[in-house]
Amino acid sequence: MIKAKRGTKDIFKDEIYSWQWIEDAAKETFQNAGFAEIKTPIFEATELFNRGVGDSTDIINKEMYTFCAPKSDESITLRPENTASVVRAYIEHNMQRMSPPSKFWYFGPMFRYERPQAGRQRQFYQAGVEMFGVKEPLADAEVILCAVDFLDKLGLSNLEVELNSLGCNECKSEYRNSIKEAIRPYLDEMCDDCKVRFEKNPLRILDCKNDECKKVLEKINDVIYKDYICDNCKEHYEKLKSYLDDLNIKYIENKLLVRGLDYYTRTVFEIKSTSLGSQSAVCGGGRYDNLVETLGGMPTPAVGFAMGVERLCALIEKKQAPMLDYYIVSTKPNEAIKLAQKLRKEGKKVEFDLANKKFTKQLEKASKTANCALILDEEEIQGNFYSVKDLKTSEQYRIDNFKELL
RNA sequence: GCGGAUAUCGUCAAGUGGUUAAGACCUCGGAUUGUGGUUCCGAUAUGCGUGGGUUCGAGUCCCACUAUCCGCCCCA
Repeated sequence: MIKAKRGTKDIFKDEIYSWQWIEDAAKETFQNAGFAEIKTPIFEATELFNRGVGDSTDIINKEMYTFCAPKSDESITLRPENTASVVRAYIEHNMQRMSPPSKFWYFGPMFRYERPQAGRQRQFYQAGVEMFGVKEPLADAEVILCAVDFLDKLGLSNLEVELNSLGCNECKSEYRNSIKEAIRPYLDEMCDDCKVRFEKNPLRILDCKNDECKKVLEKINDVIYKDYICDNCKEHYEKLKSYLDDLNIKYIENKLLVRGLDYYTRTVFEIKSTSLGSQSAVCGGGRYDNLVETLGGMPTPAVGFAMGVERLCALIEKKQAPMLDYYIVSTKPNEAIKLAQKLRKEGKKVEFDLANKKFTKQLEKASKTANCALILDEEEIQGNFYSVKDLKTSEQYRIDNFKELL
């Protein structure tokens, strides 16, 4: 017996309707805001993610599905996220020459080799947007608005927007050094993970959940909460907050919000649900003003987010299969299939019996799956009519001359 | 990678070492030969995640493996 691999799953039956509904809502919300869909390949050159996502991240270090393409020694990786791919496409197709902003949305599977858990799969789906070419905080506000609108359309509540600014390259590294120097005397008291983070990515220590580490962080609170971001970054951040205030979008400022991907600069944000377990982040994003240049393009500011579709699916009200307009009840398959063909051409959702079931069984099936039954059997064919039975009200009426209709 | 729990039909489940593995839902068939959603009757696991072991006897006890779930880590 061959089974689906660990951390992957089949999405079908009732679940697929929730899925389709989410994808439809994403398409509508994002396209209404002027984002165009982009479908990038599921695999890319490994180098793209090494450079794009950052080599201090867990994603790069232990979670990528990397392999060699057949008959070559070229290293290929299943995409662990989509931002690097979209940036690659942006550069490759010379979209910098187009009038900014360039706005994209996407929906598709990503792959990370992690231990599966509630709301975490190895093949998981993300819906997200990326916007290129606008350095002003208005773009950050637009992107956050887009995320909030989408979640609102899904009917979700119990959500919290968390917001922080990491600063630009200069103040970010200054901040990093200050944190590093502040922590250095306490390094022995910290967990093994944090000792590694200290060397590779000190800012990640800020959201360590280890109690000992938290105690250390309290000791250096004054360093953490001191404003290290430069005047320009500060102005950017303040302006963003005022836009959000004007939009009446509530947010919580969280100095410890750092995010795991290396490419973020200035604005970072997360949207969390209080109704999920430990995998509570449904949306994460921010600004990445250096990434286009890092990947070989012209310096181009950019901002975006990604949402975890499995987590959204767990939060929304369950959806069901749409009802058929008609189920054709007939033991005359030749006539039934022709009637189905005609009605489907008119855009109706129509099914008929394919399993040679008895009349009553067909009607039973109709009552479960359709709004109306079309009754077309021996008697009707003789009399050149068929009957429409409304299965809610049990009202039944005749359509005459059905042979001419076909 | 680390810690904890679980594994009996498509789904939910009873089962506490002793005949033939309850029950419910779903599905299928019949009562109803052309009128459904209610009702009634019937069918459906030679099988209890996989492989070993203990025992006269194992779904039940032991060991290993695998998978799933929950948490850590990380992230969406």
